Amino acid sequence: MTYTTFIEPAATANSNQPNQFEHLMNQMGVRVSFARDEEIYVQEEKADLIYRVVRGTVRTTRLMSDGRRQVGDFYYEGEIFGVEAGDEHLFSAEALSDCLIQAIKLSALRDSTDGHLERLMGRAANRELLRAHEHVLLLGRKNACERVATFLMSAAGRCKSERVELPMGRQDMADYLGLTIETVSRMLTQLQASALVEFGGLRDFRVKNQTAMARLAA
Amino acid sequence: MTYTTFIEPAATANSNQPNQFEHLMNQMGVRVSFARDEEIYVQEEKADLIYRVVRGTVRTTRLMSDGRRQVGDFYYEGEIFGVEAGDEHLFSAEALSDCLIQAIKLSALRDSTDGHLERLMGRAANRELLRAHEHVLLLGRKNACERVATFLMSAAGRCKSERVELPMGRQDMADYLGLTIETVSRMLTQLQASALVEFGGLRDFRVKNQTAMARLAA
DNA sequence: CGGGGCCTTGATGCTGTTCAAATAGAGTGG
DNA sequence: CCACTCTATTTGAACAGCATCAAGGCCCCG
Repeated sequence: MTYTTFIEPAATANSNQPNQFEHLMNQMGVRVSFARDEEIYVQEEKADLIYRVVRGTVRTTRLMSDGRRQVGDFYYEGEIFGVEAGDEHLFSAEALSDCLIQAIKLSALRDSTDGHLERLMGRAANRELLRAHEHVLLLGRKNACERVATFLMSAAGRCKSERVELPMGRQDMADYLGLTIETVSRMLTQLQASALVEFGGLRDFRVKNQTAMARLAA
Repeated sequence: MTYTTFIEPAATANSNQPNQFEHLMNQMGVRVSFARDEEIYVQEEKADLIYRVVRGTVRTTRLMSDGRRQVGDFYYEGEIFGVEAGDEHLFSAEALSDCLIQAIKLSALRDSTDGHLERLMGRAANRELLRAHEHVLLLGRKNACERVATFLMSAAGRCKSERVELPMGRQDMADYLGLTIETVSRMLTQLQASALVEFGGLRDFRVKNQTAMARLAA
């Protein structure tokens, strides 16, 4: 883990999140960069910080004692993560690619923002909850093809351009979708064969049949 | 839906939740009773209330357009639900048995509790998040037997007595666990055959081998 | 040009689903 | 309290979908 800058003024004006929060984080946060696959925090660590992705992508993962892995979610530029905690983190967070992360101490925020903090944290927690519930539906009641389609559509939704870039590898997708890497691969080939999507490279695709994809993603 | 009492003082001193919240709800809440299978709120309804179970049990469910159903969670006496909302409810809530529910308008709370509310709501949201994440792990990476065992252990955890009462039927369990009713039934028979649990009636059991069950539930 | 990760593809098997039927419980009226 | 009915649950047999195991191909990079 490499410290780059402390209390650096914001360079990006990304507004996926409430500006108020962003402002606070820029004022009081610490910017830290992480290399690919570095851990930002680990499962069962005490949770005293919350984080915002400035550049790069982050995944949260949870490991069972026998090695089975579940990916909790992926966080893109501008998104906030690390809120999932009761007292200690249930998940670990890792840099998917080289990342710049802004972190802020909860206790610091709490002292200096009388009330605003709770509202903002509440909103962040709510967003998390929404995503978790979508995830539950996906894992509980969708088949392999629908899961992969849902995943692609959600990735596409975060991109304004037609060409969508996937920041994660197949294993990460599989562990998010509750499938194996082979099944994910097969479904991707199948979706492509049916001309619903088209892959440029391994990690870059385009939705060809919006309607059909949306239907699959339900 | 039958209105029973408005602003009735609390009869139960159940303290699964912060007392402060309970106190507020008792002061300002409305008590409403629901018959078995009645809807408390429905998917996509605007979310302006939060709820607390006074007596009975509640399930939240989500329906896909083609009828597949996912149960979000079960809420027992003293627990708070209805927090899962962004703006409108993602789930419906239904009375599993005849229920007494205390409801309170968020806007009312907000005006009269300057700041406390946000903290309390945040805590409730966090609990929800924790449960959702456990649910994700269960659905994503556990097999049928482990899912059922996890479920039974969690039910057992809410009971102080050795004898555990299940307030829901097999279909609800199945829809929570992402399985079919037949698989749930088979796993129950199997767990019983291996002498890990013992069923008295259909909805009442006892954990016979704590260690083995805990291992399965991971 | 060669090595090492990823990713894809193929063959086979297991786990959980589906469909069908039997059984057990719960509720109702005699 | 018992007989009857209706529903919930269990059980069985066949099937399907996804996992597993094992190669093979591709791509990045030295």
